[in-house]
Amino acid sequence: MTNQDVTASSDVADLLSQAASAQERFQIMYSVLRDRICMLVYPPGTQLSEETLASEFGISRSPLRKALQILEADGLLLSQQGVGTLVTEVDLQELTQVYELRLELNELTGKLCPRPLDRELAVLFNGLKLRAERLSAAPDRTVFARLNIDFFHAFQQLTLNVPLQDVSEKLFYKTCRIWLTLIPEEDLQKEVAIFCGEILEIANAVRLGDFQAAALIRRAHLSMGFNRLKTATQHGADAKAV
Amino acid sequence: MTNQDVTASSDVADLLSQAASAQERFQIMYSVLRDRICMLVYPPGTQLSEETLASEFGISRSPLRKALQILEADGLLLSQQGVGTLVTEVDLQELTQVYELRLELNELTGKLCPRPLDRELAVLFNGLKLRAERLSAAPDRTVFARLNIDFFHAFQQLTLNVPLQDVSEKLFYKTCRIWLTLIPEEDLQKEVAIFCGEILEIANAVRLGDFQAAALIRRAHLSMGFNRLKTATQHGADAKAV
DNA sequence: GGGTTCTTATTTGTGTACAAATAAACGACG
DNA sequence: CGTCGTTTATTTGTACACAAATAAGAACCC
Repeated sequence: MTNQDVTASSDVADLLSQAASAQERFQIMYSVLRDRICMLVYPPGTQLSEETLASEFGISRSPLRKALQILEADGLLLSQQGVGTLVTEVDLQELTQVYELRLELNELTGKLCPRPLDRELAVLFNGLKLRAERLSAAPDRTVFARLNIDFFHAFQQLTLNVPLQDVSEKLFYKTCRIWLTLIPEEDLQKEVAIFCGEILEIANAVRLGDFQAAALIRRAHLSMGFNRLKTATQHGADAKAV
Repeated sequence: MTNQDVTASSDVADLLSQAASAQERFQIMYSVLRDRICMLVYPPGTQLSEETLASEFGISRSPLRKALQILEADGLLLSQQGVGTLVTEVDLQELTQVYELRLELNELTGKLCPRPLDRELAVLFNGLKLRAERLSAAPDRTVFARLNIDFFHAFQQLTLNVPLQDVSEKLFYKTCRIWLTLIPEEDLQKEVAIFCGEILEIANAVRLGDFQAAALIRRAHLSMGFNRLKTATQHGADAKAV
């Protein structure tokens, strides 16, 4: 069972009861909750009740709290006694710094410990290419967000440097909500088209074995995408101010 | 009260009882434990007892566990049911990847969001320079390790990019134990001399406001230091094999 | 009506008892 | 004597009850 299946599963309690160890149970809860936060099942500002979640998962608050505490350390949640556990807001100014760092890290992904191109990698990116083409034909916010996440994970595979993978993942999940939260409905089709173009370009670079090129393309698109977002929200704020 | 005083304090229970909120109490426990791990008060392989630690801190296991869980996420501890909570071993091969990443991040510290040179920064690095000179005159493992930690934190101040600071800090604490664990006693004086030289060079670059130069020097020394360590342990292993 | 104080409901934090898992010690058996 | 299985001690994991903190609402006063 892949990670995506886990996060997309509706009955988490079943999964947890089948898990062998405490570590596995933690991993499931962590993945599910992080996915729900990033897919805006829990939009920013949502209050999560430990009691409610625990009963949904069929466990007590104790093991659940570990997952919540790590997510708090990740910057996705904020717990306060007497108040509750809240999903953090998406702060564009704060995320600007994260993006600056992600730009550089993405370039490193193409340089540090490159993974040799093998059949598995080719299949992975080919699958993403197909999904991108399908999404392009029928733009959809949720499908877009899911492909964005899966594409990130595929891109990570270009390097074998584990710490780089870990750091990049944390930062990705810190930022990936901006798309679903800040892209206006009328811009969706345009953004989807750009994103799918990026996937095709990068899949092509990967197919040729030029990971450094893939990384540079990725970096360029990240940079441009964030700038579009910035100007778009700026205009939106201006319009609202008027 | 500075962070160092907190970590160096002998009576953690007092500090905890004075802390106002749960978050403060967590921060104290986390800092103290991380410091003990990195200063080899708890050498790699040490088994930490939740019960014992909790009673030392004058609290129950519940709040302590949060600190332990975050340290586990940091890669400094490993908890397993029925076994215990163990301080992770220092694996040179694993840390090679971390170092590769740290090299690049240190260069970024000089490039991203440079902090304007002010009086506070000058005083900070000047203080480190004095400590380096004193250490150089009387080499000592513990003083060396403490200066290494404090110097890292000072270096971090050269950038205002918070995510970069956070990431660098996590990676630093993941690696900083290699010096105390792997440097042979006979090499200590030599290593101290090199390290103090690095501090003087970097403090000088900072004084001139050239943070990028400071970052490049830092990167060079990190790289060379790790290579020395690698060859030294390789020889040590060879000698032992003979 | 406005403001202030008190009450109360709700939520996370903490303490404690017990369950589950592991490993070491022990003993039976071949 | 060694090996396998069992027992037992120890440790973290989990459940649950209660404490502490916060915020919203009620009651009261001015």
